[in-house]
Amino acid sequence: MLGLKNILAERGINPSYQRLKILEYLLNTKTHPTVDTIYQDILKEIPTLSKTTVYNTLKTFIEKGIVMTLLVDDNEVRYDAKIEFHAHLICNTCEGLYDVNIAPPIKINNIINGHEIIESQLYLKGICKNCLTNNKQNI
Amino acid sequence: MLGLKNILAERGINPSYQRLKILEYLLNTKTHPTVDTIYQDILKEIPTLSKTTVYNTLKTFIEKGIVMTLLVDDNEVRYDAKIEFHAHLICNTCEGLYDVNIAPPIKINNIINGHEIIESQLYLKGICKNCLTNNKQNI
DNA sequence: TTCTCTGCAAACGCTTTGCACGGAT
DNA sequence: ATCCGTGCAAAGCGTTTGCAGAGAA
Repeated sequence: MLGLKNILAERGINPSYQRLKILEYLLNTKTHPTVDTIYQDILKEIPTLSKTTVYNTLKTFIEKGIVMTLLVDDNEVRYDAKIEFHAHLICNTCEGLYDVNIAPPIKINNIINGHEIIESQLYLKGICKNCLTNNKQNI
Repeated sequence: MLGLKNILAERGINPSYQRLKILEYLLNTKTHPTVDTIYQDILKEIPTLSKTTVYNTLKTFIEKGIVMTLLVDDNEVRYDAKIEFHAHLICNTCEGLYDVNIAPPIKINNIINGHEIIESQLYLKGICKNCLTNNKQNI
């Protein structure tokens, strides 16, 4: 838990129990959870947890740059701890959200068309590996 | 208006008056309008227009691939008529949404990491041209 | 004490749903 | 007569806000 406290301390965030648990959860969870998923899962460890606290904490983390929002088509917001650049694939068939490891298409701090780029997110839509395989089997 | 009717006919959409007006508006509007902006603007031409119709129409257009949704950070949904690939820059300072013309980072129909890519969207965050200029002037 | 964080409850606002009317074929 | 599109009204639901109590410094 020391590493977690450092992450928060570096950004000037007080390391409350709830914040540490939420950060730990985000770092360990690769499935791009929704607010409700985060809430339901951590509720098992902190039965008094309020969804408001999850919202508050996520808002703080985003402001401080620890976490980023992912925006899936049907207007569903998901969260991802910022580690390193990867694209996000939304599968048209199973509606799953997958990480795709490719090089960032745009370098940060670059100037493009006169605009300064600080961050980039690449969203891909298509058919995921699993659905492709299942389709072939059905034919 | 003939071209508009053809666009709808090609996708099997009946060319109702409302649908034609909404399509025309989307094709002429480069500012990535929200549902409410679309509704308010077209209301001037069609005073009886209902926001439900705007929602219905956009849903149809998205299903048929004429229009795509853009997802801005604060969970605000905006719409863009599909013309050709361009990235979207969200300015951290003025919160504006700008088009940036760059080459698509991923070719469609490619297989990447086993997934088939059908469509890609690149979101950039940074500081737009205007805000950069204004900042320099203030120093 | 003072300041911050948490969490309950209510409010809010965007979107969806149900349904009836009207127009077109 | 049937089908489809429109639009009003109400419901739904994720998120935000207000506020009081708990806890840390």
